[in-house]
Amino acid sequence: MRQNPTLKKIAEKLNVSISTVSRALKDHPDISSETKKKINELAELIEYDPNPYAINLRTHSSKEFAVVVPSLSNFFYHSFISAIEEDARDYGYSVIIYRSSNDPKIEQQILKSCRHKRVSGIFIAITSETTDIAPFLKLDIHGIPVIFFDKVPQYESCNKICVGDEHAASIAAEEILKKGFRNVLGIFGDKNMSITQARLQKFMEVMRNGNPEIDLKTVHARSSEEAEQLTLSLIPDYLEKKFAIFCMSDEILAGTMKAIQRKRLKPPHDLGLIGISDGMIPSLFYPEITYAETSGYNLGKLAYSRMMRCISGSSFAQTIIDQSKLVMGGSI
Amino acid sequence: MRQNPTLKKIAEKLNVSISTVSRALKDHPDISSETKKKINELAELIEYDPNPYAINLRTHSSKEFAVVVPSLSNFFYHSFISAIEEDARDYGYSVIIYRSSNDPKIEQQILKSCRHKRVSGIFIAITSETTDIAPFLKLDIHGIPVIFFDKVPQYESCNKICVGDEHAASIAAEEILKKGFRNVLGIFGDKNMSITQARLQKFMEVMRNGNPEIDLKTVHARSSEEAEQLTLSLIPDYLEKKFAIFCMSDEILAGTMKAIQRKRLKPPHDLGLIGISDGMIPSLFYPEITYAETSGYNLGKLAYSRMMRCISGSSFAQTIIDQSKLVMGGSI
DNA sequence: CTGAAAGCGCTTACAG
DNA sequence: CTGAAAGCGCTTACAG
Repeated sequence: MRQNPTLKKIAEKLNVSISTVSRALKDHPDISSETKKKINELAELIEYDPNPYAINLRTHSSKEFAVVVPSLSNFFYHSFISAIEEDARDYGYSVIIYRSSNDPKIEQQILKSCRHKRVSGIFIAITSETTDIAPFLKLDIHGIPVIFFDKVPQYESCNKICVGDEHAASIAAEEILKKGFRNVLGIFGDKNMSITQARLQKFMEVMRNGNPEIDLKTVHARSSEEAEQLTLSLIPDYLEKKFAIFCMSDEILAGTMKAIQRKRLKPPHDLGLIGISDGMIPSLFYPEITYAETSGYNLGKLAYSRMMRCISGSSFAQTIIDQSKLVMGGSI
Repeated sequence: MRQNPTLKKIAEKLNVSISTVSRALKDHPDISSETKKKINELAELIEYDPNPYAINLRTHSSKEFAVVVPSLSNFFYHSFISAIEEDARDYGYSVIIYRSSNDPKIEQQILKSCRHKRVSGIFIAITSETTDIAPFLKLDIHGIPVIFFDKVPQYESCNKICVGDEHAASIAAEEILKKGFRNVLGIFGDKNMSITQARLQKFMEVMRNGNPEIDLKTVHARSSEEAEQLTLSLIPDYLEKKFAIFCMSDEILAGTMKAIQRKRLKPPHDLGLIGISDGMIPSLFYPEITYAETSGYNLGKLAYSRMMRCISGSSFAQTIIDQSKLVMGGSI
């Protein structure tokens, strides 16, 4: 069980003071280049690396960002994290990933631990049951910026980076209108989720305005299985009028596709199908499913630059919406 | 920017020494229950929580585990991490997740940072290009146990927890034999991967021993797209003899399923299909695909108990293989 | 240009 | 039962 090298060890070996070593290693202008040289060489040789705990205790800063997500097996969050990591690396920050398992209790613990560890900032997609924003306010009091992304609280004055729910819903709706469908089934998620409300409302609005004649039905499913059941029971037996299904999310799309396969129907011939997705699930089928793209990567880039602005001080709360774009598959 | 409460603050308010507060808070037998009571009450009130950096600096221990994986958008790793987190919580450890992006350079950085942070232990699935095991040995010298899982190094004397590649391949092969297929296509991953070699070899062995008459063909695909192309070109035009496809991994299964959909074939009627998977992809199709299960959750439980053994000192190196089981879908 | 000293927030051996 | 003191490994204002 070997000890890590310390400033003291270097100082002793070189017969200088700890202060000098510390300064030399951070290229302080006071130190002669000769001294710097020998110190850096030895440090290199014995693989000195500063103890992050000591630094933090002293300076109250960690150069660490935390990303908190409800779930990890999620392509969207994965690309979000990639984007954050790319940028963070460039700025000398490291990033730690926490998973709340969509449990507000665990989320609270994570936030607490972030506070005690004095992370430099937090990116968080909250759980679907998070109602208490006090812990976030507390973080703020302690000078830790919080950037909400994807799943964000209702609370106004905070930094939020969101998928363009309305925009995504509207471009999907427009595609349905453009293709001239007359009979449309919209399957949405849990009624209580803010993204459900946003997507549903906009989708309806665009459909109604586009063509009031359309036979439009909307339902809510809280799971993949429920979406499958709903699809099974709501696909008309005779698909005479041009029929299309819109799926608000990947989870719903997965259920709906199972029902479609079960009925041995083939998009786009038998019916039209379109979703909102990050692109992973749609690419598993043939023909690939057309979707309005929600890009975790874009969101990550936006979130990071917001974070840097907060850290540099100019931290008025702001909500940023990332616009969506249509990715053409062959399902509609 | 408020300060977190400290021992000192409590001590001052209560007119006792810092030492007494520290001891009271950890229920040291020396302290009178009266003193303990008032200290705990105040601590509770002002939400005292010890500074983890100070503790670590003092005690050289972090009560933190690191999990390092190549990728996050992966159901298998997700369940592995769930299992670790469940157990860790019970023992008062927290777990930090790192992603190497399958890049040995990044992996090295992560390991270094784990060493400096003196994490209590590391669970790691190495990148496909990790060859240098020196960093892991160094961790060991510093008394940080490393448990390799899923993707493990060739190196003998270390702790490895692996999926039962041979076992999974053999139960899939046996299922094919049992159903009496005469014409079998096995699609495997990159030839250089150890799991490919293990799965291929065992699959062939079981098939040959089971029925030497079978028309068996094996191919390698390095991506989903390649698997799709291979499947398209290798499915016989006339499926007269009973034909089955075995897919070594989810990635390959995804490509193969696209080809099957493209050809408008329906398992199990037109052909048999079986894979090795964690279960996420197989459940997206109807009928669901039959697979030999590799469970991240099981692996996590096994890995954790190995870790605890290492921490408690009895740390001879050991390789543990998790056995697989057949999950029946309707594709074969 | 270099060093001695204080202090970040804790723990613990030692003394009483 | 309680406290004073040392020390974990760093940084930085102050002094020279």
